[in-house]
Amino acid sequence: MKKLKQDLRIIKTKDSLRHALLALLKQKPLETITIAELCREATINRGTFYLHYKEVHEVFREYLEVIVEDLKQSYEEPYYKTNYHIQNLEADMIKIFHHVKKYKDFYQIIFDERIPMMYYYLLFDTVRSFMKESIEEHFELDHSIQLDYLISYQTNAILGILIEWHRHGYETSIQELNQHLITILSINSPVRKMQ
Amino acid sequence: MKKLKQDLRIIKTKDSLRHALLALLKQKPLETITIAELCREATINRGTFYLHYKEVHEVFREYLEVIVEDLKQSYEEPYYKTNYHIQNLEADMIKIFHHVKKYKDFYQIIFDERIPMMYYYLLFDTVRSFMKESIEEHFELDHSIQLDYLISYQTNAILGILIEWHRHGYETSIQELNQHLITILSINSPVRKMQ
DNA sequence: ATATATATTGAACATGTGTGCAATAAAAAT
DNA sequence: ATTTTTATTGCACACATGTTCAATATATAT
Repeated sequence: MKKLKQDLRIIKTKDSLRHALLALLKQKPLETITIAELCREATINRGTFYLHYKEVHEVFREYLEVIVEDLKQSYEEPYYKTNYHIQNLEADMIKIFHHVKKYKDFYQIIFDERIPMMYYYLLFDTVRSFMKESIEEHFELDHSIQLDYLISYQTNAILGILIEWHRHGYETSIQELNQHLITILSINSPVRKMQ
Repeated sequence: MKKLKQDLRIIKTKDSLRHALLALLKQKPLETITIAELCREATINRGTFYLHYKEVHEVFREYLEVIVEDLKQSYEEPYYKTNYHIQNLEADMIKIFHHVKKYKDFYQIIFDERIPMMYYYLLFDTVRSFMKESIEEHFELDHSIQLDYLISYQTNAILGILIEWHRHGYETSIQELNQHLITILSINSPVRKMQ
């Protein structure tokens, strides 16, 4: 009676749309791709599109969620933790840099000024969850609104580096980026206030 | 021979469109307002719209630029500068909080997830120019890519507070926000590294 | 005041959007 | 293998988009 897994037809439809989108993205920017165009490319009836999505962005978003999953998983690997918080933070951030570099083509789209904030927030929330863990490990603060603001401050600071990286056309190397980060962290040194 | 000022007809058209947009924004979200709808409200021919703009966002953006001008001007007033950089930074940030609070209705739109990044970047670039001045005053660094990253890091950190404020429905008072900021700045204390 | 320049209008056209519905195809359940 | 369920299709409709064009209205320049 109950369906155990998703209908094969739905999976096939979504796969077609995702492949069509990736094909079109090699030719033109995301914002110029219409639903009608995407459906023609995917050989899918336009009405079928509306059964699963409301706009082209949702197809892209679904793919982006897979990509962000890759970032999440890299955080679940155990890694060497030193006594110095700053070194953990550094290691964490370098992971993010590598991730963004790996999927550069996507992040170029995400940071495009025509694109809706939703993707930025998706990245923000993902990084924020890591930052939350990292900060809560090292601070003996109760959950408080105060802490929410601190976490969002630190998270968006890191995304600020990514925005700058984007504006430099991703030409800054990860080593160099890492050097900048060390300098910034040593200026705004949180180490000295650790528990 | 040369036109000294803009044609009155153009000014009238743009005024009508701006007023129509503000009227419609009281009824429905920006993303749902179509060009046709806006032109009907403004009693402007749709073709005329395309002579000046390409999308509804450009009308909103033009108005937002006026609002951001208000923020810029507040930075040109002379204000009390102490020897402590942290206090200058605080004063600067409180100005931003007041500005955002004053134009809350607009910033609610700007931080909406459906809205394109362009407005976020407009705010980012404005705050960044103040941050650049503030940081360059206190650091003896040459212009360098390193500095670009530092400035974007600090700027976006502040915008992180605004994002968190937005998510709390702008219910946190400015005093409270200021308290959070002091705490954050004292944790990430840049004071001790000042020139 | 008149001539000149140009902004605005209205109409038309192909295409895109969002929705609804009956017919059909294809998967899941028995 | 047959029945049942449901995803997909094709078509239709009203409205939105982006562009072009000649006719008109209204600033600007003299």
